[in-house]
Amino acid sequence: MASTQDATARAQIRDCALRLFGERGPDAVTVRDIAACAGVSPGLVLHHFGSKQGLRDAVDTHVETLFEDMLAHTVEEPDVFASGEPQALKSFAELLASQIPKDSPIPQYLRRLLLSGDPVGRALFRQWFELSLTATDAMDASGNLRPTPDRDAMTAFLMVNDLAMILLHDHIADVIGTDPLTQEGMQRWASVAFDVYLHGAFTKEDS
Amino acid sequence: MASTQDATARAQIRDCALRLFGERGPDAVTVRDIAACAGVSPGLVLHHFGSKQGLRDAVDTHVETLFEDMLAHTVEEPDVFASGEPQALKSFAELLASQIPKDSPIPQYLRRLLLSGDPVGRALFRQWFELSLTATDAMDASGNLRPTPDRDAMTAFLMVNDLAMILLHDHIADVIGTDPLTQEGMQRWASVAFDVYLHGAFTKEDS
DNA sequence: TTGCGTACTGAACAAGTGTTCAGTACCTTG
DNA sequence: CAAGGTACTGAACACTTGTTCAGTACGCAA
Repeated sequence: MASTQDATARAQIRDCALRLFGERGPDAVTVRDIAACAGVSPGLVLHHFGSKQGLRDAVDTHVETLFEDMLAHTVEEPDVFASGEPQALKSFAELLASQIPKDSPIPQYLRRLLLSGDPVGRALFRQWFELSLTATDAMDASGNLRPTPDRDAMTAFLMVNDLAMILLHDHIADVIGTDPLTQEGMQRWASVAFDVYLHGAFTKEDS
Repeated sequence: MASTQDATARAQIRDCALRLFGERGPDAVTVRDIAACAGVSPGLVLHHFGSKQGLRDAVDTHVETLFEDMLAHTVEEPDVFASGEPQALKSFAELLASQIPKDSPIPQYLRRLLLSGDPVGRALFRQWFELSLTATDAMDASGNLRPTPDRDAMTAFLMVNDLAMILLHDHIADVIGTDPLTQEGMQRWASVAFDVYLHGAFTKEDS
């Protein structure tokens, strides 16, 4: 029932857990569910990961590693992050949309991670924020960022807006008709976002 | 351990369930947990709500009612929503911050609702979107909205940004130092948001 | 071959789960 | 007072849960 790249039973169990945890939440998924999904016995799950908590931790660190690789792969392209181009700031969402298949369980798991109060999620958010700060500073240095009195809040604002699209993409698809995590939906969403970030959303006749 | 306004045991159970469900997620909360929190026996929980699922449904509809009241109370003030003032669009967050105490379990429960794929959450999101559309149209009619080729996406963008602040407020507090759901944090956040929506975030020398 | 370690199974166990129900207390209506 | 309904208790039940463990199969070194 599961087939990604790593065909070992251990990896299959981990991937199944990742998907099921993302779909239903870890508490609503039993060890037997995961074993059935991976096509192994319940005992093997505990054999490889020690306990259900051990499996949860393994999935967490696996997701962390995935993101680290993704970010490292992006940062090493100097044109994207260090250039200070405005595009740099919306690259989290575009990164996700471009680097993962559309039926990937990663976005759903990311949701749980960020919204469960989990320390792993907090660490991830902070790490992304630090990265966003460097992007903001680069934009500022190259003159592409409009001066702001509150650099931190501005950075957080832009980053959270970006993140929100990922977290709420299915609700957005519900009401505007296209999923912003797909290729075409991303273009539509980025077009609006870029427009607002360049010209604002309100008219400024008063004040 | 619980004391809001309704002192009946039934209401206490419902409020405890609301808080615990929000904190840990419904699957991680047992009927005995709720009973202990409300200071009653486990049997009484089932006596009042039939089953745990019945309690979950009751909490859902209770939250729905709370939001309906909140929105109705706001919409009936003609100056806020119908006027087309720019302030109207960020009023969800301000509404939440102003109308609920800062230790309220509502924001956390709202998170679960919106991110669990629950149909109740979907309905709530759509309902808010419809309301946002009327606000957008009002702003457009009064000339306060910059013309946009994609009204739906623009509305969703502004609304999702607003919602994101609520969903991620504790992470935001983590990195910028103030919780945007508090009085002072709200001012700081709104200041940035309003600035971006009025003047943009990027400079527009090129393109 | 023998031995050993690892992957793996599936039955079993103890704890925890939602739920049931007989029974108690209390208030209201006749 | 009696009668009945409602709020409420807590022990018990059936089931699911995570976890354990004896046992099997297989590959590899001696």
